[in-house]
Amino acid sequence: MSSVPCTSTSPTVPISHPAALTSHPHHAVHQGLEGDLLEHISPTLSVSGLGAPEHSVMPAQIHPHHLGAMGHLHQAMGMSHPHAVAPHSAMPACLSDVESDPRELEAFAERFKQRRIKLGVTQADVGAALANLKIPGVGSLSQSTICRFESLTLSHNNMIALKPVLQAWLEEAEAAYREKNSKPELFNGSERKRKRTSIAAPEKRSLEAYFAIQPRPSSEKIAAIAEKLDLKKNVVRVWFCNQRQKQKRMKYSAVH
DNA sequence: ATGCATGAGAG
DNA sequence: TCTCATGCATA
Repeated sequence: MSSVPCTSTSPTVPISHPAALTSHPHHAVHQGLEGDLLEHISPTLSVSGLGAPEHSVMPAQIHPHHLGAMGHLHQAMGMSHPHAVAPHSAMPACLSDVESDPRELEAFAERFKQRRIKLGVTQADVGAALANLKIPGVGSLSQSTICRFESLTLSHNNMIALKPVLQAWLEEAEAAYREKNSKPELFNGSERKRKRTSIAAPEKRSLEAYFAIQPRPSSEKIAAIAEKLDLKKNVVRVWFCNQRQKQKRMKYSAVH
């Protein structure tokens, strides 16, 4: 287990806590179209809630995961602060440390993409190349993640954690580019055929409607919804999880 | 680029 | 069980 290298700046991650603020106006439930779309699942329809910001910060966790071909383990990488957190005079807010300034991230993400393309490297290539950096605790990442980083569709914390790593790769790549080096080693010989269930449009619309009313349905409600829509309960449960996660993504989340 | 899924960690 | 970070599969 890691010995937590960096100074104990642990407790709270810079997360700016977007909070929920999703004020749900009394949406006009469309209950005249499909006939039996919604039936107000909850007996106590407390839509006006919002009084429970159930967050409590989470230490950016970059954990190991199942790997396919390129073996390597990620490891808790604590927060690597390659930069000196300069106090600075301006800038109100700020609770204490780390300038998790979304501007900076947006700028970096864009520069990153631009330069990556300039180097003629694909998102997938970057992900795989990260393993070659041999940065303790950092392995490879998928094309998906690189893509999401560039498009800022990751959580703020995730962005913060990945930035230093991608920045390191960029520097290496450009250095190698200068000396006409590099020879991306690609290969993959693993087959895994996970199947992705596709939720049909009508069902998806219903799910969204339910989500608007109750983003966190109980297990019972999930079961009810699942049956009503003819979907496996787990599929519905995961769908709700993913929806919640999407709401928390950076990019028009809260602070702008 | 994005939808659905997995698994670790926290509670 | 949920959240989070991530990824395979796919549109």
